Amino acid sequence: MALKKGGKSDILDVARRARVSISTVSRSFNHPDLVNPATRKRIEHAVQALGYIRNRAAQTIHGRRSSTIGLIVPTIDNAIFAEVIQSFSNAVDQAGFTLLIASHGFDLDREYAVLRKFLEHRVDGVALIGLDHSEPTFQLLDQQAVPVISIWNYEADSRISCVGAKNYDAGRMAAEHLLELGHRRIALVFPATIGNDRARGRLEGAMEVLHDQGALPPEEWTVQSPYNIAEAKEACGALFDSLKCPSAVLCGNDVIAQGVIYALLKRGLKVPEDVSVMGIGDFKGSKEMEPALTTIHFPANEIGGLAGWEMCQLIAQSEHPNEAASLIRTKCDIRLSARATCRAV
Amino acid sequence: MALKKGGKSDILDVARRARVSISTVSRSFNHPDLVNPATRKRIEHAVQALGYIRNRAAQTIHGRRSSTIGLIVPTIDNAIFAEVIQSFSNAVDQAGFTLLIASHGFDLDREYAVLRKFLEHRVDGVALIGLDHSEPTFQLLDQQAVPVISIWNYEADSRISCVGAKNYDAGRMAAEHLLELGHRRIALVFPATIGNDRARGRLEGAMEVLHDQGALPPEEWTVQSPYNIAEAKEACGALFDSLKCPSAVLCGNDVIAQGVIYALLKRGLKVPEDVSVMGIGDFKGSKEMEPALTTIHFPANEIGGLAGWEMCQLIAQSEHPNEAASLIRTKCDIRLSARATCRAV
DNA sequence: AATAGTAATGCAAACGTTTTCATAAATTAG
DNA sequence: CTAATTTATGAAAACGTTTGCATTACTATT
Repeated sequence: MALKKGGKSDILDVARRARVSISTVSRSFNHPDLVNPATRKRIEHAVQALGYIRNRAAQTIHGRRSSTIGLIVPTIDNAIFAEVIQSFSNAVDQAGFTLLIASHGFDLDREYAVLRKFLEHRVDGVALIGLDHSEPTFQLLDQQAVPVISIWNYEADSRISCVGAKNYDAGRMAAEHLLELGHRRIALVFPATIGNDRARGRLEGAMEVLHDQGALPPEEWTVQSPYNIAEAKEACGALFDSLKCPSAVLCGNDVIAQGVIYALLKRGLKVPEDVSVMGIGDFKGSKEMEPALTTIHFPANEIGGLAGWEMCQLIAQSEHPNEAASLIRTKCDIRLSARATCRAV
Repeated sequence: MALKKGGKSDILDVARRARVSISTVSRSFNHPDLVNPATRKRIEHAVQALGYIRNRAAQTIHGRRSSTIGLIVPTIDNAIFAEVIQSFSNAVDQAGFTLLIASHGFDLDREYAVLRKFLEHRVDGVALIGLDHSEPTFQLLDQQAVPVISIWNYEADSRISCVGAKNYDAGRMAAEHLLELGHRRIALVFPATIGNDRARGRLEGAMEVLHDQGALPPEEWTVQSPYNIAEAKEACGALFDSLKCPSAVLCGNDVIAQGVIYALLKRGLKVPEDVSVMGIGDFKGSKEMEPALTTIHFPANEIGGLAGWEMCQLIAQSEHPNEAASLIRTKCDIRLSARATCRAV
């Protein structure tokens, strides 16, 4: 075989075998129209025979783009992020980019470290979840002038481009729905809100409505739980063991809602007859639950896909440094999906 | 500020500012012990002031490793892969690697294309799901001599290193459990098996047991459904509408089981009183379901973490090309988790 | 037939690092 | 006090590409 051991052939090997200069080989990859079809064929042959694979690192060095995009998420192993990662990945894949991914476990210092690592790899752009980031993160982004987009949250005055929805509104909508159904004894199950503006926004929205309507829950009715069925199921147990049980539970997201429902089922309580449960997010599968989960619909796939697309726009736009780089902000609509887990009282 | 616009400073800028040569700067990063502490401090200062970030691409070019690992999965947006991706990511992160990720949507030709792309980026290693890959994929892997590991499936005679479990055994265990409980009218809901050796192994194992015990289901009791609650719920509907309804359903994985359970609930049938449902996989949350899902436990986190760790081993080992690169094969144990969705009849 | 234009190719510099080798200065040993 | 060693640094050659410029050989226009 003509293959070098280790398959490490470079552009020079190809050039030699095709009896042309390396310039011509390079051109035949990057500007095929500039090289004679016959020559091109010879080169292709040589590439085949040698098992040659271009070295992106060398291109990157030369000043070309790296064709990579970095995505930093709190966690991959979570229904909601999995969906958004998938659609983001699809979008940037289609544009020829390769995705670098890392999770920080809701730790903003680790987020900063990951960002640095990505920048060392010279990613062409960076996508983050939410708008809550450490000051060093923002500064680094700014100073390196790397195209960046925030996914999941929309703020009209965000420091960076964003595509997402107003979590505050989601919280309001959820609370309002429960109130409209006549509930007054409403419990809240939410994750920790530090470094998590999605959860914070939702909680604030809900609290505000509840406060305005004089239905603010007592301390023991606001319980904290991570985005995780097992812990949610465990955490909210006490809620239903006391005599005075809430008539409805508003959950930080659908995963928590699922946990709460299981906790109720376990105690022999029926949803929605005994207790109504409201989620936020409308994850894959929430619609199919029996009874189907009442929740606030977030178009996760749309958000992820849009984010990917706009990331590519931002990168393309950053090619022309003359034009002032403008922020892109896209607000996605959310809506109430009133289904079967909440009933009027 | 001393920052160049665009934050694009290179090692030469740092060297100038610290009044040393670039060699010294480079050394102070890679072999700090070789440079005078005072000088090192000066360099660090310069780095700070300039906002300098090392260029990995340049290192890679030089022949160093890229410190990246490529992970190729069928889909990210799936409970089971999300879990394994997370633990794999954690493991390689810890070793200082950056993760490139891509999904191929169960299309082995796309898998090949993604692999090529990763190789262009000169990943130090590649991880794939399962052992079912196209011939070109295997050849490319072989020819490029890139460290590779397969996740999720174990075969004693696999072509590449692997860490996972025997899906065939899982299928057998599941079928045997159902048979032991006295079920004879067993339906099967599985995904398409082409290019998916995990599903194929499970199905074969189950079928074999069923065949041996003379409990092979009729054609209409083996339904096909992707790994997806909505479609599973939809797909198995007909199963329960006819008069002669199966007494148990064996599902290709827990997500499908969830869909099947919802389909039953929707029809007013109770699990496990009317129909028993068996999953495979034991995903996060399966234990918390009400009733808790009977399933075959796969240690997803262990598999992912182990795979990440062994990937790093393989990479380290590939540094010494003298020693013949040996395959690593690790078999993880699976076990029956008999819970509440299956009852004896 | 002379000129201008076009198509195809090669040469060599550049990209940002790492590392080998050489050198200078400082330290230790004899 | 000289020789040998160690410590700290720099010069320059790689690494594998891309691309501006130069060159050659055609083709089309006058």
